[in-house]
Amino acid sequence: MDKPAIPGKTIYRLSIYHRCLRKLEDNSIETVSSSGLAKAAGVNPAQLRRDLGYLGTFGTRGLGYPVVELAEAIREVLGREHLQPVILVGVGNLGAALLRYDGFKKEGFEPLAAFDTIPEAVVLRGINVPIHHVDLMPAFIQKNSVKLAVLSVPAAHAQEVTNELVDAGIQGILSFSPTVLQVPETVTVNSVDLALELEQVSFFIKKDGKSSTDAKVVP
Amino acid sequence: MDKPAIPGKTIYRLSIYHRCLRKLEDNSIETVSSSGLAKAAGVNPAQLRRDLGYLGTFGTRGLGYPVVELAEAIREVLGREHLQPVILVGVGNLGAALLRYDGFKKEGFEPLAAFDTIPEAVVLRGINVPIHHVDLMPAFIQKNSVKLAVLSVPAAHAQEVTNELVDAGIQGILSFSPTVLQVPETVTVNSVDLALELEQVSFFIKKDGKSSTDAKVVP
DNA sequence: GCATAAACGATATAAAATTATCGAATTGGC
DNA sequence: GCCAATTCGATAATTTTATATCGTTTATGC
Repeated sequence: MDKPAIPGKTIYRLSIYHRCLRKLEDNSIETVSSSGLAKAAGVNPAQLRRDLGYLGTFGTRGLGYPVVELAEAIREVLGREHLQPVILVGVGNLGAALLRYDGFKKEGFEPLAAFDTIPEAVVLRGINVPIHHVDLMPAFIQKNSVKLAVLSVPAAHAQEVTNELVDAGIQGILSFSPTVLQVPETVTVNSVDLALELEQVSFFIKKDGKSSTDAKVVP
Repeated sequence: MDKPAIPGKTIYRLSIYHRCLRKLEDNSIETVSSSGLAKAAGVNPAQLRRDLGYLGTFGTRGLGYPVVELAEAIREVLGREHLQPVILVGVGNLGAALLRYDGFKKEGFEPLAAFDTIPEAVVLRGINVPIHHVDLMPAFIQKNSVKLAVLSVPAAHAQEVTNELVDAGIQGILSFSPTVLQVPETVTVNSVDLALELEQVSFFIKKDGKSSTDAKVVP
């Protein structure tokens, strides 16, 4: 019963490796070395080997890793073979763009439905996902056993909607609201705060510029 | 010359603290304890105190931290007083939504201009940012000394556009392309991969479900 | 004023994550 | 078949990050 216990950060990187591997597959490359894949993924080769070590023993010394086999192994661990159905809540600017975003579809996520307080106001251009009123959300979640939700409502309502989602049985939320959501620890929240991400980049630029308080920073 | 050297992760959390502090300001709360602020920010109180320690000595024992003063100190360190101008490249679904996204504006970022290969195809509904052809981008960057760019072009062109940005003098990129960008180390890249973030949440759900290979995972 | 409770700040501890190193295994050329 | 070059996998060392503990300081009530 003592499996390796994969660190969360490794899970994250496995997703990245998987992306890179698929690109190699497309180019009909059969094997790849740890240094080659590491460079493509932007990580240290030793770290890559360690990460892959959690999956078992795949590499061949002197040669590298078999691309197809490794990609499948990662898919298996990430559970991509049987993907979760997902709903989206809050079809404003960002929400509508996310519904249209083909990156989700490419990775096998396709929203079952979307919800909004004013569903009739949503411009349907290019969206073929049904948009319902949020009042119908809890019933929908339960009926379809949805566990995964994308949250793109205004920050002021984020916590409130989150509570509804959790009560209805949602177990994972990808939130775009610039707020820290309070949830029971059985629920996973991943928060993408766009302005904050931009602020981070902005910060690391000024190092060289004429900054007044140039605090030293380690990456 | 040996200032504290603030860790990158601390910088990130400082942004979060700042958000929470502003909310307290709005509610006219004058002081906050480390445990109170930590809870709001979703971190450990000890960690918060350590993070704030990098800013100097602000707290008063027995009382807590002065909200306004602390918020200002963070703004100072984050360099929010003199924000970078920013451009956006790739006005597709996501790019257009980002142009409209008021979260950026709220944090003081407002794109100077946007660029696309087919600027005339962009629907301007609600956007009052000038949209130019990418061919004009390098000149614009140099003329306006832009250092910061948001990248929302298709993955296939991301690296190519990145090269142009870097050559033109961009020093920080917030990328939404699901690709690892190769840049010189003088350039900061922050990559937000939407599908990958969703995949992460999805992974952590299945723990309890009937997963075939339920690998143990530590957060 | 003094005692008590609250809460910071510093130090110490622990945990986690990254990177370096090195031996062993395998391939491929000759 | 042997040798050289390659590269994995494991271990060790390092660095980073997070948490716990504790003394000290400050405010507040009596």
